[in-house]
Amino acid sequence: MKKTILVFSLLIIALIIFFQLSQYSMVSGNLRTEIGIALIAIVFFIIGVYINKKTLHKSVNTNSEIDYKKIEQLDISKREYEVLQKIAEGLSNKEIAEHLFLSESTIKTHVSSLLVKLNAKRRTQALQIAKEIHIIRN
Amino acid sequence: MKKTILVFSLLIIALIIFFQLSQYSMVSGNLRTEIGIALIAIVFFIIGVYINKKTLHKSVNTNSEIDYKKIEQLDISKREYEVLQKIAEGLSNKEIAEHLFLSESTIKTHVSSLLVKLNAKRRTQALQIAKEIHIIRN
DNA sequence: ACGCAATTGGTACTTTAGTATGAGTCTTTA
DNA sequence: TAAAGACTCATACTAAAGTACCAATTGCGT
Repeated sequence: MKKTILVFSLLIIALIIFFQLSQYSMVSGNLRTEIGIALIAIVFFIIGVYINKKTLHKSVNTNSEIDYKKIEQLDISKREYEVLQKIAEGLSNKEIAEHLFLSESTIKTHVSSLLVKLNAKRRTQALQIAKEIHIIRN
Repeated sequence: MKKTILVFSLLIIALIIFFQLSQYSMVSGNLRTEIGIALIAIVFFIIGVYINKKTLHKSVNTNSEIDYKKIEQLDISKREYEVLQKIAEGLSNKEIAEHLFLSESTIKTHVSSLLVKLNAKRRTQALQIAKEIHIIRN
């Protein structure tokens, strides 16, 4: 993407130079004006690309970005959320316990309360719901 | 690629128009020059936005599309894939059995072979792997 | 027609997951 | 400082999930 923009810019500049050269004979002294106009065009082009990247990133991320408000609303604590993320990675309770330096029973406690808060019956359903409400990344 | 060429052509046309405008406006006064510059700025801005939207769209779709070749490569059968999808919906084996009008033991058989083929130890891990290799939608 | 892979299903068993309950520690806040 | 909420952990269960084998049926291609 960056390469595309760069190449475009370079080509535009080349074109401008070409026009510049051809116009030397036709119109006498507007070189600076036209370079200015060209610069404006390039700048606005880049601005357009940049703005769109930002806004699209937002809308794209709306699907993959995390709705922290929802997490609060559901009263999910930090630890519970960490466990949820580990579940999403496909880890077992025992493995999660090892990752977080906790006992397996603690993980079970967290998982159980997660299931209640997410209104799920199983961890897989919890994942599906969590994705649906944008609490975890896809 | 075709889009790139199209956009490129548009850019060149826009450039030509803009030079044309600048040449005319040199003769006939400052007001039109400024309008011309503004138009050029807007046109290039729009082109920038357009290009970025197209390219980003592509990359987004790449992430959410299913790699059917991979499914074949992994030797995953139709039924197994159906079961995988149901797992992704967060259903239990019993629920999957009801959805597909099969017995729970059949589902277990399918799940087991899925786990082997996906090299997973648990259904949650199978989901994570399946997403990673673009076998199921996010 | 024969063989092969896919599909289905069962039994028996082990391993995870999940529930219920109780309890101790720690931090924050009224 | 006392109450509240978050975090931790344990025990004792029940319920799913997953494994290992075996076996019957079906469809498809040679």
